[in-house]
Amino acid sequence: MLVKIKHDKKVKLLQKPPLRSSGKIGSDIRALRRSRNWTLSDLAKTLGRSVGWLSQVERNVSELGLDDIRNIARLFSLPVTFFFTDAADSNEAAYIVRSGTRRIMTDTPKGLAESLLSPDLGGAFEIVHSVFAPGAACPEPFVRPTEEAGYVLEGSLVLFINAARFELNPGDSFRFSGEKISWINEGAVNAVLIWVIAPPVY
Amino acid sequence: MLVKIKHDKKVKLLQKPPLRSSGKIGSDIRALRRSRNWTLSDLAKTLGRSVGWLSQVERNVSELGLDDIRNIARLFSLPVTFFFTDAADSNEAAYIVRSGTRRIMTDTPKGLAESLLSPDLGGAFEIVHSVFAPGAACPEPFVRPTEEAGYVLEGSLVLFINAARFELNPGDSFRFSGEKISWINEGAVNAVLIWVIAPPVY
DNA sequence: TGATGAAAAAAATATTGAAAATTTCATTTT
DNA sequence: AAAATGAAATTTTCAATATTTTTTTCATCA
Repeated sequence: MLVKIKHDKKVKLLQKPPLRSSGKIGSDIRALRRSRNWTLSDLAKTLGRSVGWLSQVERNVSELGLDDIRNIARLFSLPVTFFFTDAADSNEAAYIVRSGTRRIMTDTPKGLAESLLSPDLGGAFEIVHSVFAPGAACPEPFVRPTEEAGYVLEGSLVLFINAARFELNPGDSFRFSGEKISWINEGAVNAVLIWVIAPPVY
Repeated sequence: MLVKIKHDKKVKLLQKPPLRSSGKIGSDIRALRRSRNWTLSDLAKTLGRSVGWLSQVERNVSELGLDDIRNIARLFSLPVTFFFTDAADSNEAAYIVRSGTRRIMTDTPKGLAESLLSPDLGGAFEIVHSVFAPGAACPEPFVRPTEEAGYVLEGSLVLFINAARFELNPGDSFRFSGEKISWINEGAVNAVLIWVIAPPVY
């Protein structure tokens, strides 16, 4: 991208490496906001902040306080830890998520524990590692404006697609789009799945 | 969709259930053609057939012969078996792929065995089950106009992203987009991955 | 200094006309 | 009769432009 330079001041600013708010919280917020189809103005209003401020925050130009982070986490039903990573190698972190360092997406643990397999938010789809505890169930059927697919790693999950019942076992996979979905783990052990959602909903 | 009815003949035709060429080969062909950005005319020419004929075939309005199927399979580097499924429950087949009945995508087995985890072609992304034999390697680095992600189920795979080397082990995941990629299984056992590609390339 | 609010810039969203692709179907071929 | 063609009719796609919305920038305020 070419940048038109007008003043010396701006030059200095642009030459500085972007101050990464420990991982790029701003970019995460932008992706989360976009996944909800909210505008800067929508989110700023909710947070009781100005549009200009949010614009700078999302571009990692200015830091935000812990209070704001907490508000945002709550707003998107994410644990605050979601926004903090301790990646050793930053080039690796751009592409790889190691088994032990996934970002946990589950706010209040309750039967379903989800963690992110993609290195960051954004992109055409989202890949999630999901653990369904025994007895866990989706409270009520849902429909999402997404295309979703999954693969069973362990255990067994019962998936209802438009009221049809399918029992999925390790190695089984599925895909649906715009269907009415619900699920339950009727087994005695965790059901572990890989779940792909396009576009991301987080 | 509303259908304007003009003649009695047409009414009868429309009321008939669509004659499924054992699984919907036509739809597969359409998806394959589209994934290559070919027009009906492009493919028809290659097959030495008329555009009108291909249009009917792709819409499952008319059958095609085994010769044509063979040509098409070869054209897309797929085994002929790819186009035939023996799904018991047709509603299930629309959503679920059972562990044992995946469609095999590998034409000439050679280190990498891929099979389709999605119930059919088409959609925003493709999910593939990939088995990399010990020693198997990608001949030369490639770049694809896609966003791709993966998850390691078993074994170990070395992935090069823009010349950076990453050794991936079970539970590790990755994602890239527009990078220069190559890979090799340096281990002594199969490396088994789930691979997601958007949009599909087949 | 952190944040605001309004002007400037950029991006997304419609509109439209033309071109390309697809479908339909009467006719020809086998 | 069934299979396949080719051309007309229809639909879709694409590019160019105007409009509106969203985002960025930055002078100024608390």
